[in-house]
Amino acid sequence: MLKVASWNVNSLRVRLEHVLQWLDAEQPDILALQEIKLTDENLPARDIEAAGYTVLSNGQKTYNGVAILSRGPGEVLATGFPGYDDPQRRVLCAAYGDTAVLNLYVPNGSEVGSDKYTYKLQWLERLEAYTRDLLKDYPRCVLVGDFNIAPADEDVHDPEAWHGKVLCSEPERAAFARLLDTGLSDCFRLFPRDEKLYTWWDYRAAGFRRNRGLRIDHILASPALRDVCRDCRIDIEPRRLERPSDHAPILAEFDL
DNA sequence: ATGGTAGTTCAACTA
Repeated sequence: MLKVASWNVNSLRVRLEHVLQWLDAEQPDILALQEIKLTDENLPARDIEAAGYTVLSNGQKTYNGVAILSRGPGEVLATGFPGYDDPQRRVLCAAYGDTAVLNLYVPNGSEVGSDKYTYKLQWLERLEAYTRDLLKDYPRCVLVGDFNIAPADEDVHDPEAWHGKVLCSEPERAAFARLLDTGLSDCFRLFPRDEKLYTWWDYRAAGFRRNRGLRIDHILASPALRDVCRDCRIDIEPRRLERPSDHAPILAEFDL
């Protein structure tokens, strides 16, 4: 069994205890983290190792930064997209045996029509191209992370209020659909749901208390992994903790 | 077209 998880922790320094607690409870093989907001030198490597994990990272001070914690050793394949020079540390691709894990912190986009929104759409084009190449080399492949896209209205607490807004706009959803067109499956949607479930709730206006959320964190699996995906769920418990991240972890299990 | 909160860093930016 391969258990893969993803969590935007919004500062690993602040959330370290939550992460260690969660690793102990869930024991995933892989935990991809986004928005660690730490440089590689400042990672709490000893705490992570004491928990029984090794870490690969593409860190950055103040903003962004991604890392992958794993039970077994991995090998870095990429820390960005080939030919796309980007000072923002949002990508970490690593191989664990014959399985590739692509950890992503997709740009937020700020506001439809803004420079940041243009950057987001361009970034997503690069991601699609890189994903096509990766799938050729690694039939067993997962894309995980904070995609900052709610793929459909069923992923949004109030679709009317969010209609056309950043995270939900048609161009973003089209980019997400093109990513799935490379052959990937949204693991969460492999299983029927009777209620809307979310991975992110705005800190403002009591978003979590009122369950005003969006499903913007995803685990996308290549055909070989999708065929053996036996579960995918969102764990909202860490969002209830004192001083939580604004995101909840998502995890998937594969029969391998 | 603004506010609400949080993290980093210390006035402002990002989300």
